[in-house]
Parts: sequence; structure tokens; C-alpha cells
Amino acid sequence: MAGDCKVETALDILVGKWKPVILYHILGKGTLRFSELQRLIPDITKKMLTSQLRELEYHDIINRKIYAQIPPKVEYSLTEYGKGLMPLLESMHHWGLAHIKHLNEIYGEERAK
Amino acid sequence: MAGDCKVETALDILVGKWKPVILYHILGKGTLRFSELQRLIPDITKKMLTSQLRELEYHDIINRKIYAQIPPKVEYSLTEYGKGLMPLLESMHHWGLAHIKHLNEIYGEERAK
DNA sequence: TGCCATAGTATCCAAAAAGATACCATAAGG
DNA sequence: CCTTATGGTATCTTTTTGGATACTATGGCA
Repeated sequence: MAGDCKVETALDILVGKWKPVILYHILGKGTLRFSELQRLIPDITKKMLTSQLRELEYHDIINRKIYAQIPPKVEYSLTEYGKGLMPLLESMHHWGLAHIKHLNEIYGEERAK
Repeated sequence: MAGDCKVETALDILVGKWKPVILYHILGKGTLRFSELQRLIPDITKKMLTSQLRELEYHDIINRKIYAQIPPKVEYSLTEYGKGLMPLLESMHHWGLAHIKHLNEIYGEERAK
């Protein structure tokens, strides 16, 4: 049965409109503060950033390090386990790129998506 | 910038809550009629099934073959291009399976998800 | 004394996605 | 005639997501 299909489990971790971008930035820089993420992703609200980070944290993809300072400082970085997700993200990225080309071949450049 | 990130392009094709299951069944049987899909996925409504199939068709993942009969007969199957998505789906499935185990190790069996 | 910065919450609201339900055309079979 | 089967559409409502805005605590600095 379809209950065996765990594609959605992987999907859950990536779905949320901001998670890929967040991971992209954390991956690129290694470690990022909350405010740095906000600056890198200007259109995201604090609420969204917080909720997406918390979900990724729950799934052990990123970890959250709080410095007991004022003003507060919180750093986010990939966990060791989270790094294991990267090959999958890359595969998805590559497939996505190729797919955009494919759509252009079918429908022509004018109607991307 | 994050505009280079095409993970979401891949995601778009799988997101929709029913698409993975639909692909799973089409992949398993090769070819399926609309009504067969309905029976295999009892909780889906016709509206959802139709819209998901149309999106997959737009992306050239499945094709739709209409038989000029009454009552109507329409068959869905993977396109050659669509078969190229399968390795990615399998990677996601495997990662998803492993991730469920991982969550169990972290949080214990009692709180799956 | 007042203002700034950080990393959030809390509330409320709008938009998007999904679900429920009803309807349609047509031919075969009884 | 009436019913059944198929592969949908059309409409309306509910649920889920996401966005806007305001607010908070605290220490440093002028």
C-alpha cells in the first residue's frame, strides 16, 4: 500500500516555502545568527523564520546555540545528521534545474511555469 | 543568491499531498484509469485527483490517453521523461525511511512525528 | 533619562489549499 | 424508460498557511 511510501516524510522537512532558502544560507555560511538570516532573506517575517527554524530543529537538521548575552545572540548551524540531507538537496536542485530546461523545450521560453 | 536554488522546482512537482501516492500507484501498475486511481486512493476526491493529475501532466511526468468510448476511458501512465524522476523519488523514500528511524531514536517510539 | 539592538511572542487577518456536494453527457443493459 | 458507469466540472465551505503589526525583556551607550 501507499503507507510504505515515505517520500512525504522527506517532503515534510523541505516544504514550507522558506526552508530550502534557509538551509541554503546556513549551508553556505556554516553558522548564522537569527538577524543575519533575516537580512539574507528580506521578505521573511520573524514569525515565519522562527517557525521554520523550530521545525528544522525538531527534525535534528539544524541546531540552535543560545549565548547568554544581552542583547541576545542565537546561532544556527547544520547538525552532523543534517549534513546527511545535503546530497538529497543537491539531487533535487539538479533535477530542478534540468526540469526548468525541459519545460522550456516543451512550452518555450515565453511561458516559464 | 538563493535564486539559484532550484530545490523548490523539484518540490513543486511533488507537493500537493496526493502526488507522491498517485505516482506510487502509477509506477507500480504501469497504467491506471481514473477510476482505478480513485479506488486505490479512497480518500481522494475527484476534484483533487483531477487537479493533481493535470499538474503532473503539465510537467510532462505522466500522460493522459483518452479512449473515444462511452462510458469514457482515460488512462494515465508515466512518460519517458517522467521515469527520470524515479531515482529522485527513491532517494527521497529512502531518506524518509531512515529519518523516521532517526526521529524514533531521538524522541522514542511513543511520539512518532 | 531615553534610545538602540536582539530574538523572539501574541494576535489578528488574508490568501491559498483542500474537501463536500451536486451536476453533466452518453451508451449499454434490463 | 430507468439505472448504471465513467470522467469529469462547478460551487461553496472549511482548513491550513502565511503575513502584518504590535509588544516584550534587558543591558549598553550618549
